[in-house]
Amino acid sequence: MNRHQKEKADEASGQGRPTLKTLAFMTGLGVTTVSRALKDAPEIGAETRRRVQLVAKQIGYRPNRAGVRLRTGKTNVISLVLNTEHEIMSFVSDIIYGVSEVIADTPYHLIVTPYSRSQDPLDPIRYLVETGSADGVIISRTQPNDPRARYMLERGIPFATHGRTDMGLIHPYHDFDNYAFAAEAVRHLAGLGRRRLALLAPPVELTYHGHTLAGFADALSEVGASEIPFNTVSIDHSIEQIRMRTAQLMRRENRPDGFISSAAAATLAIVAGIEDAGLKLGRDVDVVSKQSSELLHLFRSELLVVNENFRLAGAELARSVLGWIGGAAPGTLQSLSEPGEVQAYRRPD
Amino acid sequence: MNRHQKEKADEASGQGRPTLKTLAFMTGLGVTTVSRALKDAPEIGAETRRRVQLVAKQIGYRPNRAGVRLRTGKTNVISLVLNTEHEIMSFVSDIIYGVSEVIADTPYHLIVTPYSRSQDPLDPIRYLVETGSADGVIISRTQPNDPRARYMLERGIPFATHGRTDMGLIHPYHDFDNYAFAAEAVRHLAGLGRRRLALLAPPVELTYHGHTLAGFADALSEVGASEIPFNTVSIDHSIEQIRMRTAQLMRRENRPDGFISSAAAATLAIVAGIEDAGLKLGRDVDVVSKQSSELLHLFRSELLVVNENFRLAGAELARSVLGWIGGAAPGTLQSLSEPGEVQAYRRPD
DNA sequence: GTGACAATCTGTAACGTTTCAGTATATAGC
DNA sequence: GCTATATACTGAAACGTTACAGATTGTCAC
Repeated sequence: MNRHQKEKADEASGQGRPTLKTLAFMTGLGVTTVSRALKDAPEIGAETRRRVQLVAKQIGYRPNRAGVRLRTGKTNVISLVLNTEHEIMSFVSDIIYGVSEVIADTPYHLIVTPYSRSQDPLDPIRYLVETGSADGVIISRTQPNDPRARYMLERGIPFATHGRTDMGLIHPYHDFDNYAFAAEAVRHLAGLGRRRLALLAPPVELTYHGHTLAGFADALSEVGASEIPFNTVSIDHSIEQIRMRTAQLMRRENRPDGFISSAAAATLAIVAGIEDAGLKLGRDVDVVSKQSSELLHLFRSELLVVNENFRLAGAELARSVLGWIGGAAPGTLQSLSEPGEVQAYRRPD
Repeated sequence: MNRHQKEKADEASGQGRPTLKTLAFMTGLGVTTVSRALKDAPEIGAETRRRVQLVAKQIGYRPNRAGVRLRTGKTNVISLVLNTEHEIMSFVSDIIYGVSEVIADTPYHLIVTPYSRSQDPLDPIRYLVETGSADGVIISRTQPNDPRARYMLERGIPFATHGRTDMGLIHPYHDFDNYAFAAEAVRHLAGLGRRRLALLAPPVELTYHGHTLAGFADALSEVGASEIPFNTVSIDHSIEQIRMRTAQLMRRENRPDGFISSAAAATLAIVAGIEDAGLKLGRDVDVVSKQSSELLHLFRSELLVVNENFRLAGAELARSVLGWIGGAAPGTLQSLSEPGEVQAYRRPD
């Protein structure tokens, strides 16, 4: 053993975390060979490859993320960009779990990048892209003309949007079919004899506001029902605001006999408003609401619900981003989730 | 300009992301000087320091995380370790926002590390520590004798727990005073004339199960009320299970006239169970519940609530971990959040 | 004028990885 | 027995940062 090799041995036998150098010393190979053997490069002999991989597994070698990232630029990070004011609560936890599920057996980590009201929504995206902090990005609260999607497309960074855009640009997305939801809800209410329907919609700036309104309008004319305008509030407004506006609306002459609500928390407010006005759910008015956890039926058994699965959305979004990173065509990474039927409460046996 | 400098210039003027080399070229200084100037090292002249910092700000220099991490081992990452089955939904979103709030103007990123039922809770912690993936860790679902806390203490990695341990070891934590919560709830119910109280507790393995039980028991004997055992379910059980057990309990001869619930979602199930048994909230039985968002009063106005602020918890936990990383004594980074009063519903004007 | 010393700045090496440009050995063609 | 070629492996360099050990000034005492 010459002096050079002795030095290597001294260093590599240190009991810190194993590195390629450690493996190289243990196998008697060069670091380059070890590196290539671990990623199944063809120019490494089959036996050597097996041997290296065996030793690596035995001593629990894990590539140093900083080393890889510095050398290759690959971060092995997916960033989930969230609005700290307006995201739906169950959305956050479910989508995180959905994403986690998918990236669990990949080298990816999930980082959460928040932004608040005061900031330009583009800020966190710019930060991520400029600092190269993530290989892929997931955004929500998607707008028809979304500067974030445009920006990331320009920079060529893989992303997926929760909700669609409408800019004539192709990118991965996952969306719930809110057109179908609103249309189904209208039909269901019409089937119950309701003819004057109010819609508590998503905020105007989001794409699915348009989808929801379109489904609502189309089905209204299909069944011959009419709309009672209720557009002074959206599901982004506070519980108190929605409650107050609902109560006001329900005290009018021409009050609705049916409500459609795009979010569960808002539905609580609508019901409170209805009851503030002295009216009764199921008798004076029916309410169809989206929900992401099965709690609304406990709240008022008269409520009619349609489930939206955010965990599934998270998983789909993660798959889309990983797919794009992996080289798949963005156009093939789009999915739409169809709503189930409108569900009335069924008493447990 | 000699050949050496020319090469440097060529490289540094490339329009990629600015590095120390870029700054060194622009200021005419060495990379070492620039590096030290940026961190206000005393051996750099005051004017040079200002000059470097000005240029850095102008061109938007941001240190490369991989470079720093590789060289120093510092990741600038805080990891939030979450159970994907049993975490309370609002807990996840609020705690994330609380943490985000605190780390917003630091170089820290937040990564979410999930684990599921099938895994040993120690697994994700071991992964984080062995791979050196985070400078600090936040865990929840803390147990009296918590192997995760013990493990991290042994390895010397800064962490904070949501909830306390009881191992005679000192570490940062943030906790809600569940002893006080349960005791206050009992007193309030006693004040309403309720004398046979049932408690829906946290799962036995968690530390705050003990705190809650102790507060419950102490206040029971203080006010001379008695316990109706209800320990076949915990707040970790499914909505259906809790509902069924509650209904069973309420159909017994010696049924409770008061409930205390440690979680809002479970309270929905309790109320459903009460009503399944044909009884009425506020008349036959009163329920005091913790909640983390102000929704229970919309659900049933007769409910009595105590608020627990998870966003605050997230912020406190983040402050604790950062404090420990920053060298503060772990014993000084512990905090307990006192519950507010039990609140009855007040009709909005 | 010399030496000592502080003040300010600099080059080199290293963290762990991958890529580039090889080198050494064996096999085959003729 | 010679070159050509494929196979299996290797060292050096680089990614951006910081720590270490100098190097270059200027100032001051004597």
